[in-house]
Amino acid sequence: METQQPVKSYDLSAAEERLTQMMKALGHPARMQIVRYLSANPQCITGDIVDVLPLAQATVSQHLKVLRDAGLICGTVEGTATCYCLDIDAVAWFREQVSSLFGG
Amino acid sequence: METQQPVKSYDLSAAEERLTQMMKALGHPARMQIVRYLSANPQCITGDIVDVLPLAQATVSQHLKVLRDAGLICGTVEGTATCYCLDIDAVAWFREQVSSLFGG
DNA sequence: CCCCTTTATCGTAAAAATACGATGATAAAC
DNA sequence: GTTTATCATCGTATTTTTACGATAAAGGGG
Repeated sequence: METQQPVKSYDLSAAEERLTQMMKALGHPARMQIVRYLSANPQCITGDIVDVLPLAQATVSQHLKVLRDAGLICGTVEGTATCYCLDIDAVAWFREQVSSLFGG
Repeated sequence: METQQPVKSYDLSAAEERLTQMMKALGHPARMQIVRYLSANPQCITGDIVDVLPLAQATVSQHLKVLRDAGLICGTVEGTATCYCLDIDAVAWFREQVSSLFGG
């Protein structure tokens, strides 16, 4: 008995799928600005990010979740606040993948 | 008289906006597969790409347009077909940007 | 000229992403 | 215990993306 494949498979490796998810996460101006801000301001709080973005708090929180799900950032609860920072390992992995992408 | 700014500006530089558009273009499995295929098979035709993707021809053509608009690929008409290839300058630029991204 | 091949575009239906106010949840301050 | 501060999640409206069939456009082949 063969294992059933999904009807529409894009035939990407696990690494490629993860890379695609990261690309998608970074493919929105708000999230690009968030990672740029986190790069310049390591260890900052949700409210700080809300202050620099022209978006409501709920929307920023949603964008942060997308970046978290992509593994690009991690947030640790600090009392009543949440401290966010770039996941340096994930960022390093992302850069490596891009370097080797397109036959690099 | 001040120049009117858009109501919601994400305060990204032109380069960052271009980078974001490229990320978005690569943030879909079909398009990631297309660039991977083009990387392995330079100079191929639309039909070749249609053959390797689980999508209709119209949909693939649409995805190709997204990659063209992002500047990642370029297509030249060859008789009744269109020959696609990666834009190596754009790809190089993309890699450089990612290398220096996140304080690289 | 009439087909055939190849591809882009159009129109549109369905799905996903985006944005916001309202609400809840948790911890600190008083 | 009450209040305040901070943040995530819920519900939902709007917009965008995705996908497909149908159609048009354009270059050979007969």
